Amino acid sequence: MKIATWNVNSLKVRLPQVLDWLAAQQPDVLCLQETKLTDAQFPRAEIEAAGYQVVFSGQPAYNGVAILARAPMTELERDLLADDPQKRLLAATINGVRVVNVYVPNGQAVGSEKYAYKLAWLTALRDYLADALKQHEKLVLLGDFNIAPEDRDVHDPEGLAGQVLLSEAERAAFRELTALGLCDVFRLHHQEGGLYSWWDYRAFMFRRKLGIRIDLILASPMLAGSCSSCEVDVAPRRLERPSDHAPVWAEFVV
DNA sequence: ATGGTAGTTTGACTA
Repeated sequence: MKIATWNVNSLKVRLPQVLDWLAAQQPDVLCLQETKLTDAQFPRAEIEAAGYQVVFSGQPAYNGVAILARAPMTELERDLLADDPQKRLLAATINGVRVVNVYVPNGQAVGSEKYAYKLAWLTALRDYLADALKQHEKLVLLGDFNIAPEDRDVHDPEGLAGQVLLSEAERAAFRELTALGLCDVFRLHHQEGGLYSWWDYRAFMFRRKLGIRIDLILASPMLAGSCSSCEVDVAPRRLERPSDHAPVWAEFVV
């Protein structure tokens, strides 16, 4: 089972690239973040024509998540916090695997209101997963975490130390997820630094190879044990009008 | 120290 995540930064703009990527990579599941579309605007027909079923949770202009899958999706769940208009979580069960797609808040700057919202959201996510892991032995939590777990995930850990995406409180929140038994499967297969999933559009950061690894695939113990590979596909980041994120995928032998 | 770009949308905002 090949499961992928991609922050597309507007599905309206990136739909042709997504359809090309599905055809080239043939994932069983693709989780999207930052679709930036209302449910009424969602391009369901185009995705179904490509051979995928799709569920989505969106709002105007910001956020928005979707799951594309070759097999049927059941037990749909959306929204982590009650009465929150920000659409950032979508979960479904696919072939016995619980798939939890997240777009973690960016947090803007340490100490800001958005940063406090991010930490509160991550606390709610931990509680949500503690419960979900009791119900689902095979679970994958993936998406844009907006957290660089370790210094080797950052091009300039000294220069960016303590800033948003790297701050100790964010990393502590991430470790609370791994403490539940979730494993960052990319690190089962790659130990070196210099491997990133996001590059700022500004200052030629991609061509200068200056990025951060914030798009992650975490798996429950039973699933992590069957992870045969995990890769960042940088090819879409080289295209005209790219997303600022590259897709990340993992293969599980289930 | 700041601003650099891109996407929402047409003035800021978010990232």
